Amino acid sequence: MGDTALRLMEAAADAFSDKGFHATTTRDIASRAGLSPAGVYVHFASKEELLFALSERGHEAARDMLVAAASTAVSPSEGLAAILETFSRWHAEHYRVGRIVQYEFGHLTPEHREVVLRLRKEIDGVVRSVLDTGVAAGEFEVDDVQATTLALMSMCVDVARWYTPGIRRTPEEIGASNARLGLRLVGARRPARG
Amino acid sequence: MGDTALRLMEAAADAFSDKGFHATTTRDIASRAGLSPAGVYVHFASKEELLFALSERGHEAARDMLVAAASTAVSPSEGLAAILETFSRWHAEHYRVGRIVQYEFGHLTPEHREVVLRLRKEIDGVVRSVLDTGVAAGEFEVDDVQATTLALMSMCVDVARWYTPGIRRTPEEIGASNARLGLRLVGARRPARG
DNA sequence: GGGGTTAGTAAGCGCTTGCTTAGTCTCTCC
DNA sequence: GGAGAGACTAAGCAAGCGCTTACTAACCCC
Repeated sequence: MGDTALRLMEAAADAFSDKGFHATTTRDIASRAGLSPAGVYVHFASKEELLFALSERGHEAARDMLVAAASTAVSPSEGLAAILETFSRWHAEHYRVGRIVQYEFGHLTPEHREVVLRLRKEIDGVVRSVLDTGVAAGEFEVDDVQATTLALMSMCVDVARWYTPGIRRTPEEIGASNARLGLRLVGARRPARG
Repeated sequence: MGDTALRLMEAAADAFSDKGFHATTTRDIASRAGLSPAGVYVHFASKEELLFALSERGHEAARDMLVAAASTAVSPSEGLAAILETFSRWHAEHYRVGRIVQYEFGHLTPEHREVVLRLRKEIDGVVRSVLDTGVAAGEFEVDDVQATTLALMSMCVDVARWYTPGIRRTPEEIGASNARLGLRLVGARRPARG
């Protein structure tokens, strides 16, 4: 991935999160990246390919962070706290990509949508398996693992919707707060650390 | 509001939630409502006015339901449960309008955005005041009321993002489940009913 | 029964859109 | 030193866009 292609992706991320995929023109993306309108097509076959590149890389980055967070924990409580903290903070820090990923999903081609859905299932699986482990260990008290997973993910993902830089809480504080709230939600018996 | 105008709003709700505001053409809305392309402009001055009508009415309906739910409860726990149940169920039942309201907000004119923001503050206020009351009564244990309000609302609002008819749980079940999870989140000391 | 309002249409205007084409410039490799 | 490849642009095409115009048909009230 060359330098200009990355610049185009940054420009597209700004524009898409600002006005949405469809309201963004290829001319706008090009000029934000300092290129002529035709310059986009040297690096991407279409506007949708640009959206897909953003969406795929965004999901991969989020997944990799979650896997790393989960793997360093020594207990389910610690693992869940790390996951919620990481995922919430990521959605605050990368709220622009987060919005694109969530709100513009429907503008991907069916083939690209499937690729993204596979990544989403991986992310979902990371959260769910920590819950399963915690329930099996008697550390969590959860009636419906699927419903609880969804509620926890909602808390994290929705951060991208309302977060704006300069808000009262920093991304770190949001992460810490959501981790604490999430542990309560699953009825964690022990604190995550200590 | 005449019959044809309501049909146009239904058509626009379908189209906007399907493809997004900008990707929807006025010709599409018109033909879904059984009108010629120009027929839209007899009832609405612009495509954006149609979006605003949908957005305003959606917010008002949600607010009225929440106020009604909160007012019938005799304790903060019961009130919070009713609010979470109602709000979650509404976002499942009206997931199309819910998505439009959340995702297409940025396509409103600045004036219309302000009207909608006022409605959102009212909705936020309903939830927050139940939390405040519950904390003051010693029934809830909440560190940061604003952060907790946001997390609870995320749980409810995000339902519109992932809900599809025919999913495992019905809107009623989603409402009941989210109410239960929400009570845990605020550390409710007593059950909501009984 | 005729003036005025309301709901609707056929046709199309002016503009913007995503993307293509044909060509220039620069760098590399032998 | 020239052939070839890659990055980029100026110009523009075909299609589609939101919305307007000029008009007709139906209805209401006095």
